[in-house]
Order: sequence, then C-alpha cells, then structure tokens
Amino acid sequence: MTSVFEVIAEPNRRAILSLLVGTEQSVGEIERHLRLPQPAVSKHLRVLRDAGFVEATVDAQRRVYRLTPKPLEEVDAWLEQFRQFWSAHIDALERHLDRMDRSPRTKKRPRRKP
Amino acid sequence: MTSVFEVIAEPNRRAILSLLVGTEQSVGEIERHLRLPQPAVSKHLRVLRDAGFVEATVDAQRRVYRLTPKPLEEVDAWLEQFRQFWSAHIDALERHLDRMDRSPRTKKRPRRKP
DNA sequence: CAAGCATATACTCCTTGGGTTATATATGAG
DNA sequence: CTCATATATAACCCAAGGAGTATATGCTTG
Repeated sequence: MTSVFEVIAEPNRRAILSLLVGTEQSVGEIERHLRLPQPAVSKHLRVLRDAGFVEATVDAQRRVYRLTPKPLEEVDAWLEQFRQFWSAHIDALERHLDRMDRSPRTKKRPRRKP
Repeated sequence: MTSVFEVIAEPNRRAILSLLVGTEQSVGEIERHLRLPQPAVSKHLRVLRDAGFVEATVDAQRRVYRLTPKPLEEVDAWLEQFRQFWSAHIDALERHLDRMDRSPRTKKRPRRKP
C-alpha cells in the first residue's frame, strides 16, 4: 500500500476510521460493527497500522485500536492546495466568462509548430 | 470507480488535479507534463470527468480541462469528522494516560459472557 | 497442562483497474 | 478531398488487492 490515499480508498477501512472517532475498539467490536469476517478486519487493521492511521495496545488477548491523526492530516494538507481554488472558484468563473466575452470567439489555432 | 476516494487514490490522477490548480490545460499539455502516453491520460481524464473533478470545453480538436470543486469538497467534508478529534488529540492523550495511571494495572478481563 | 477465546497470518481465488497498442472520430489546413 | 493533428475508445494483458478458508499464536482460566 503505497500512499495514504490508497489506504482510505477502501470503504471498510474508512468505516473503521469513522468507527474509531472518539472511541477505542477491540478487533471483535469492529468486526461486529462492520459485519465482516475477522481475518478481513485484521487485514485492514494491519494496513491502517502500517500507514499510521491507528495504533493498538494489548489487553490480554485483545488488541484495542485507536486513531492516530498524522496520515489524516497529510490528506488534509494535500487538500490545502485546492482550498484557495474552490473558495476563489466563483470569482475565477466570472473572470473567465469575462475574458470569453471580450476575446473574438477563438477561431483558428493549431499553435503547434509555428 | 465507485467513490471519490478511489478516484484520488491514483497518483497520476492526483498529479493531474494538482496540475489544474489555477490553470486550464489541454490533454496534450497534461500528457507532456505527466510524461504518460496519451490514451492513459485520456482514460484518467474520463474517470475524473465522470466523478465530477474536472470538466472540459471543446476548442477545435482540443479539449481544455479545468477543475471543478465539488468532489474535493466532499473529501474535505469526510475529513471534518476527524478534525475535532485531531485537535483534541493531545488533550485526549493526557486524559488517557491519567486514567491508566489511576487504574490498578488492568489484569484480568475476559469480559464476554459475565 | 488442557481447553477456549481473540487475533494474526498464509494461501488461494477472483475481480478490478492501469498501461499499452491499435483504431476511430472530429477538426482544421492546403 | 486529403492529410495531419488532437483526443477518445476498444481490446488485451498483467499485477495488485480484497474476500474467504484454514491454521498458527498467544493469553487466560480451571
């Protein structure tokens, strides 16, 4: 699993993350919530752990999982570059239409090899 | 491609999105930037278009692509549920350690079937 | 120590999706 | 009309990864 984005691409993994907001949960609990076979849950948790989305502590035979924020912050950081854009989107659209308006209906442009 | 998360899981698609921040680009331009064969680019653009990440306008034989913000906002919205968490993370950790401290070193707990 | 529960791991099967090659479509130039 | 350019689509191949089954590991209790 190369990137955090691939990790959160999987619906069940996103479900696990959402499940862990605010509450630690054992594997068994997660299993019951997601209604997914236990090995599948363990596998997803492994991926999440390796990517740093969650960490576990041992409680007898149980492993209790909880969220760790770093990778999610990474996603947030990636989104940052678009925020300025989408808040400015309306304005940009206006300027664009403006330009379209004032330029004389682009007719010829091969533009490659002049 | 079911979800926006699967769409942005692909590195080249993320590259295309980043490339389109602030500047419209034709397929050929994108192709040169990413150094990816044209059909691959077209395929990715198709996925991005279908998911609403970009839209295209026709300029003679060219298609000029630009960003559209909605799906990215969707990702942002999903992240929202974690924001409260990760800003509260330090505090929560402190409280957690506190509890660990005051409870007498959890020894036995099958807890299932009392 | 034996038994039982909780979780992890190994392995197989099958689907999905990205790259590639070839071809189709559409537009503009001469 | 013919040719070149720009992009899209189709068909194929291949690798990756998720689900499922079986098994291993580890801890607890009697």
